Amino acid sequence: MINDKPKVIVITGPTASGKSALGVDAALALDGEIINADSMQIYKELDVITARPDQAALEKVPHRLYGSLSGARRCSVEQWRTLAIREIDQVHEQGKIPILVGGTGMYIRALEKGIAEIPDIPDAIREKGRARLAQIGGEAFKAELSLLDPEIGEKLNPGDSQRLARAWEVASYTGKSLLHWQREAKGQVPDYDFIRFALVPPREDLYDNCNKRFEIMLDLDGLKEIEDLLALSLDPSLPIMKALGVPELAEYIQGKVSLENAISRAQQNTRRYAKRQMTWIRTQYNDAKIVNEKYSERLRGDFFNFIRQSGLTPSC
RNA sequence: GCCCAGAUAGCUCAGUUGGUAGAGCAGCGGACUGAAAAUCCGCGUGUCGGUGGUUCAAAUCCACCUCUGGGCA
Repeated sequence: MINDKPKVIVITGPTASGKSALGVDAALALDGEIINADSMQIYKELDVITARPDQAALEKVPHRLYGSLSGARRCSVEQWRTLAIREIDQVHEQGKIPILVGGTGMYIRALEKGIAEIPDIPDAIREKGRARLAQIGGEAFKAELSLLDPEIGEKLNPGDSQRLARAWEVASYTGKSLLHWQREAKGQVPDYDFIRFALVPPREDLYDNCNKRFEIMLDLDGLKEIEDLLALSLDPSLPIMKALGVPELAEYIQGKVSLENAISRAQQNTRRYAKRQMTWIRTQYNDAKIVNEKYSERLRGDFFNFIRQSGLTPSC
């Protein structure tokens, strides 16, 4: 059967799994361009600490949506999705193949399956909800939310501040439950043929890599990057301020903890993040081709075999 | 060589007068719809150093052995 929808390759995997390198291989062999699907690599202020592709990679193939937004404002799934679709279409127009590379599961899911069309919530409402939550605590806030939206109030855990705040702002601004919106509309699902590949190395290799990579980041002036970021005095609740390594190294720079302590906690948080990503891939993204290997010649072979089965012809 | 203290989960340790063991950290599993590198939920994973002995019953008492600290020579 011939599928003539425009193809989009998705390469995902936990952090430090080698997806960026595989992305470059794929782009070279398929005449493709790489589009970022990572919620932190999109911010311009962080480069080495988010392990953005290095100069050598950027010279080999075009990379899009890396470092293209200011960390002074929050990106959102919908914002990324809009940008990503625009980039994908541009790459297709050039007759090339877009290759999404990134580990942010929610972004990938939103792109592939669409996202509910919920009206934008004014900042004033959002801040009001968050302030209220901080003031009265999760348990009481959940009770108040349940008055507005009994259905979702039931489902959420009192500790889950992020979802409680989101549910509250949607219910209070739109007068309808977040669940209503999610059921109602899927949003426009772009008409692409997604070719999904997930790279999930053996855990020991992966954790090793996470640990080593963090030390390399520091050698590459990662600390300087955090110092420059801190000098901007951004709101600590911004996403960029929560990137792995930022809170830990900030504490070191402020003299609160030793460098050794900051490093080991950053490494640990990186491992935990990788584990959450693996759970997501295993349970939420299992219609992808999942390969349990570390980045190597053999893995590349597996990848290109899979690509051929999907109807593409790599030049290698 | 002698004396003392220890040996219990991956690590650091707790374990009452004998009733086959529990904390923290690490780790593992799961959830995931606009801040997602976020935010949550769940789970002890163990030849109690070894071998004998006492006892209905030993991580716990006794003996010997092994190893690790510290002290004396």
